[in-house]
Amino acid sequence: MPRYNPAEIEPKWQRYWEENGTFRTPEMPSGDKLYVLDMFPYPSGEGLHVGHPEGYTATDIVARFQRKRGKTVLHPIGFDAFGLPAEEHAIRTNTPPRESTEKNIATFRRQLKMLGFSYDWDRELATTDVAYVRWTQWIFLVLFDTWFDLSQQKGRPIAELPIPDDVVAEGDRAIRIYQDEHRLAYQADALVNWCPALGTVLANEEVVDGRSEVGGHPVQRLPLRQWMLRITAYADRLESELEDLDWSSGIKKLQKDWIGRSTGAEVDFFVGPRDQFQEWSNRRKQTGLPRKPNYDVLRVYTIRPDTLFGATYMVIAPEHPLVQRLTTPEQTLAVQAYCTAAANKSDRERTELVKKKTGVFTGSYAINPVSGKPIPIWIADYVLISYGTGAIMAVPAHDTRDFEFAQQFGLPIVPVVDPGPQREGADRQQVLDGNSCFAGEGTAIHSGPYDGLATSQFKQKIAEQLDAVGMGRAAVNYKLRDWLFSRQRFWGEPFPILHELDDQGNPNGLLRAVVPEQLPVNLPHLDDYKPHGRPEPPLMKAPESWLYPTLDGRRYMRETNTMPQWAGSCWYYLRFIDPKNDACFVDPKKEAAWMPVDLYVGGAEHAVLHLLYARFWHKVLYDRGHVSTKEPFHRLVNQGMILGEVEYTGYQTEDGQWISAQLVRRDVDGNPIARQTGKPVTEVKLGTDQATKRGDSVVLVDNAEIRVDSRAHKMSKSRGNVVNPDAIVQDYGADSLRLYEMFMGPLEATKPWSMSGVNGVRSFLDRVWRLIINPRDDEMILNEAIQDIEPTEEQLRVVHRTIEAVTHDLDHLEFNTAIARMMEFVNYFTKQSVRPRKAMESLLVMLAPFAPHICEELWQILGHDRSLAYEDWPVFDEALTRDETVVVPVQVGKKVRARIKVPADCEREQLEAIARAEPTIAALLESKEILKVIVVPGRMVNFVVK
RNA sequence: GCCAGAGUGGCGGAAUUGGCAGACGCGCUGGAUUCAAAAUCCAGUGUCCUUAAGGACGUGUGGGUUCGAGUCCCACCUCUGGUACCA
Repeated sequence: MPRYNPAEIEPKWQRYWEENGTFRTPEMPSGDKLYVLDMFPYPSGEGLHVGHPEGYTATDIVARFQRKRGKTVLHPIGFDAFGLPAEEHAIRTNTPPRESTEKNIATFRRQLKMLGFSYDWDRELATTDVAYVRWTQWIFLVLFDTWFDLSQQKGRPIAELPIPDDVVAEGDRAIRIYQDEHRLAYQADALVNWCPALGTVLANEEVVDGRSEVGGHPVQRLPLRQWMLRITAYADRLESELEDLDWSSGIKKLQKDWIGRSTGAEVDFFVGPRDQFQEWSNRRKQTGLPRKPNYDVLRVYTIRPDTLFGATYMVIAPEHPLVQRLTTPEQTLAVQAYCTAAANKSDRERTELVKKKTGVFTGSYAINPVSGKPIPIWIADYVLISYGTGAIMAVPAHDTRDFEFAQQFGLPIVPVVDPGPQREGADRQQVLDGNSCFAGEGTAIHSGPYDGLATSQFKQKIAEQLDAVGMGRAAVNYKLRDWLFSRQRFWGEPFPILHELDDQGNPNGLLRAVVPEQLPVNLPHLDDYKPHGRPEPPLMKAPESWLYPTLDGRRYMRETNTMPQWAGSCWYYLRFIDPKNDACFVDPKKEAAWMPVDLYVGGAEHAVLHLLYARFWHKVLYDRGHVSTKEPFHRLVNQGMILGEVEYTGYQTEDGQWISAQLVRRDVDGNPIARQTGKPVTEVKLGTDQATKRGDSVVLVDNAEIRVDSRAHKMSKSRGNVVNPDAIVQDYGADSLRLYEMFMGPLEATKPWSMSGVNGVRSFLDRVWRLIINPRDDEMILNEAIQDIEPTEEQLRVVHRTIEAVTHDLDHLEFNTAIARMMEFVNYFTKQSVRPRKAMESLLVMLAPFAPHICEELWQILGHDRSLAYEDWPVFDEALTRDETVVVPVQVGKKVRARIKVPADCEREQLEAIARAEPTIAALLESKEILKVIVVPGRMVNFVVK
């Protein structure tokens, strides 16, 4: 079989690598190490998607490239296997989720092996492995055993938490509760989506418009006891320590914005009887600002304390603890109605109606601490209880939200910042008249002694002043919230926590951690997975023997919440370093040798949460001395999405007439309608022969008046444009799939799939094959052009230039251009009737990271008896990459008028002289005055003439 | 709204510091081979004008800097992704 047949050689080499342990990684690196990591997949029932191999091929190329350069490479893979779909499948079919999970993992494993990735399969793991869950639980216990020392900005053992004297005086129980309140893992009530009809708690993504995604049943918001992780304690470090990471600025910014650090001030507004304000403020001068606000004040957070004089009213969130206290009898009914309505709204409902602000007056007033004037206190749901203090001072002249609200309810608008005369965009007079809102910086007006100050100076001064009189202080806030870390689900890691029971068998509020030696806490056997119809977690159905253990003669109830899917993915990169260790989550010596991850590649959808959570866990482990690096992932790259093939879509009205695409728009549900009539139109999928490009638009071939849409869509089952890697491997081979995914364009770009593109790289591999094998022979023999002779000078130059370019491109993850250079190499040598063996071998070593199977096969046919996986990467001689002569363009005016052939190292003066001597140039220069001559040696000559 | 990224041939995309725009691939056209086709090989292929030689134009739009701009600056348009009142 002299023809290139991937179906035969790919399984052959996959077997070879497996049998010879080619990619088995040593326990410890020798020489330089490189840790190349993929974001491990969730093994869905759908199997691998063409999006997966994009990142996986990129990292595989890097791994194979660097092995040839002598690095010890750690390149593992595993499975993020807990998750909702498996549990849903279990409920439907009453089979344990572990069964379907293992089946799906088997499919993924087969598909990954079929693509020839050089993973060390001995290190494979799944987050659902009992031996893995054990250490996930162990890390949870570390979090449970840690408190955050603000002054040291560091997590420390709970035993070192200083206990205040008054707590000590209260006794042991009080001390334990005090400790529990300070742990990084703590309990709190949080709202869940309880669906009575389904009898289960739903995840946010399972709720659409306040109803269950499945069945459309109503969903209630219900407070439930939950586990929280105190990620907010690490907010500052999570932000500042991004600095040294080699991540794209976009991802860093995304994380920064998510953390959302802001600086401003907390200010107390007196809400007691008006005639007691003076007395109160005098008292504050003595006592200073209390740590927690008393009931006679409303504490607000603002990033613009400089606009304090413009605060004309206040707003508190409907959930604010002072709502009742501040509501006057006349307003009680209205306030109650408003707060109830707000409570029943889902988060999304609250934000969907952004256009119109709603609110209700409490009847009470607060005193503006700087002006002494009373201002009304309102309740409105545009103020969120979860941010800042849940209360704001409203400055309608300088905050768009407050401005909208003030207009809605006729509240006064007092400008206190002059945008200044040069400020464009903001109509100054409109702002000064209180008719327009200006949120920028400027100069203070109507602000008493502060008039004339610039915003930034004002901010600083007023913070000092408020502090001095005990009415406020500088403050920092974050958008980041603590991490809701429990789920009311079966298919997740159980918490290694026991609740102490009293004599009546009820939890008494005291907790006990399972000792590490007794981990893992395994999931119990359930007879069925159907919801039990109560909001409590499904593990409440567990057998008594599991649910109620007895320790030291005391009865406990196990924690029945389970951990979210994020848990397992927060530390898998550490376990890969030492996956079989049953004494420790990772051997510290190995950890120090392999960490950090040098290159981490995955989808942008994990840019915020997964990376933030993993970094948080890593920092806690670092503080507690379990890992050696502050950050886990040194370099991060997000691969772009792969879209389906480009599609042409035309539109027809109800009567079957074509309608031009620019006359079609989408309604709120995304359905196409005619722009003019608002009537629905039909999408018609067109073949490539039905549409053509006319100018800047694509039109029907039959009617150029009718424009059609031309674009690539996200791959989706419903659209039917999903490309299945199995089919590509069957029709073209794994090497072609790998090569095509890399040749499509830059790794980070979004790119449309194209079958003819796959065909194109396949014919490149066919050409590579014929370059070395004689296709006309029946036997597998070398092409007669392959000879054991030294390359000619020209051939040598092609070889060295290719090495230079491919090496450079791989160092920069520019795979598409590296492939283009190797194509040029092949095009050149295909035309050569003599092809020196050495040159061919260089090509195979360079191409092998991209298309490993065909290269191994050809390498073997060239007479080698060992895999080329560790063959040295070819080096180039710079002298051999340069031409002796170069062609340099000569411009007169703005036009290229001649090209001259000169020695590559031609000096400036000589180059100009040769250019002047060129007949066409000389003729052109004769009648002109030369103003300037620009000479760039090796590049160009330009005569600037009049 | 806001934030980020991107607009280059018929298509995917190339283009070190500003220095020959369109590498490489797809598609298309012509030729060789073939009884024919597929496959393969060779040549051509930005647009327009011209019989030709040659010329003009050309990197979303408009301006600017420069001897020189796809690349730098300003304004705008379009698309893609993300986000949702965070005081």
